[in-house]
Amino acid sequence: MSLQHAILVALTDGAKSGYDIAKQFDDSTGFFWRARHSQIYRELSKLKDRGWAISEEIVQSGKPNRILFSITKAGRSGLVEWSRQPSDVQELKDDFLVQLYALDSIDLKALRANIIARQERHRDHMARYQAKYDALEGSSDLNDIGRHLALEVAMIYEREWAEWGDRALERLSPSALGELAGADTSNIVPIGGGERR
Amino acid sequence: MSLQHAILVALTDGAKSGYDIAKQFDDSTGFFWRARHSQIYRELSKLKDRGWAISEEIVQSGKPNRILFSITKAGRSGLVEWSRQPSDVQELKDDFLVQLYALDSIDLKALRANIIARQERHRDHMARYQAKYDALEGSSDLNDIGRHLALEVAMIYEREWAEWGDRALERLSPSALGELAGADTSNIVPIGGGERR
DNA sequence: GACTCATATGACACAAAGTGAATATATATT
DNA sequence: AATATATATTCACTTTGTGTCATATGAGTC
Repeated sequence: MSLQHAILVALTDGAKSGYDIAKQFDDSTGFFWRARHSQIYRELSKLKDRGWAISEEIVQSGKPNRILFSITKAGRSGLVEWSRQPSDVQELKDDFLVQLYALDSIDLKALRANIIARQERHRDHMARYQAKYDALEGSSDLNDIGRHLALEVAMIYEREWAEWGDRALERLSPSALGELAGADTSNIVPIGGGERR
Repeated sequence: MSLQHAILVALTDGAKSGYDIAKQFDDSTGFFWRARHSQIYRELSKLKDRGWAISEEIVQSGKPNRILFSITKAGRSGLVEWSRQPSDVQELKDDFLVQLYALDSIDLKALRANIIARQERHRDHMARYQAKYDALEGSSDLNDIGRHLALEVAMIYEREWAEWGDRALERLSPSALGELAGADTSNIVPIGGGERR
């Protein structure tokens, strides 16, 4: 249901084509909601059916015509109504955390590499948010304040994951585990085999 | 694809029925991956078809028979293989953060109430994790170390969201916004109407 | 001259994920 | 007697998301 709302939000600052929205999703709004263009076009049709958006065709020569969607009065009411419903908090749902629940059944070496790779991605995201965050600093525009707050919590999320990774790598290092439980190579299982228990 | 792996993880410490797994999901493994029982039964069938689990029927009198699933050698390889793939980091995807991107199009009062409600849920989750976390403190068992680490990052997640909420409420308080931009009641839109712009 | 890239839209098939209800039966509790 | 709980599974359905194909063309690169 909410991709529709995310699209409506993208339309609040003016008419846009599906193409425009897809690009914006790769950039700002889409930090917190993502979709491929095929999904966006599908949902735009539904918004139109529902009366929450209207479209007008802009004739172009050379390129295919642009179809610009605008939010309607009903669409604006839909947004307000949406904001009045309590939103679900995002639950943690992560392969990686499930793996941490059964360390003796997985490849520990690969998990360590995975932590490092994930830290890198968290730091990349961090940098991306930081640039937008800094640009909004000090603004007193209501929308800017909201975006600033959203980016703040996103940055905390990335930073804390990255820092946690350092601690995890320490506690899962061969030496740390070796001191506790003796040399441990039991997790290296040859491909296609390795029944234990 | 990963519900299957989460189920396999649940099976690593012994044979279980679909019913058992559903209960365990409500408690521990399911902190980081959730599913209804109907989904679990469906995935158990697929695991069996795939040769990653086998089942045996335990005849009971009075109640329906229990069908116990056990992980196979191939299932264990599947887990190891899975841990060798880089896992996707969980991206932020949240209605609420999208709303923060368009504060001037939503009901700000409802948003404030929403923040408070969410803080409560974050604190509830926190308490749930804390109990499990404390119980694992100091253990040198490999699985316990992993679970401890998983709960640690989960607790950080909940704590940071809750604390961010305090700052957000301050910055979005009527007085804070009033000082910056003058009295602001533009977001109070009567139900069913309220076209602006 | 061939190639890729950016622009622009949309249909279609498919897989994954999630919900909700129906069907059984026995025991324990109120 | 009615209700809840524990046990166990299946099916129909919806939503969400991915990936690919098809169409069209101008601009820039090798």
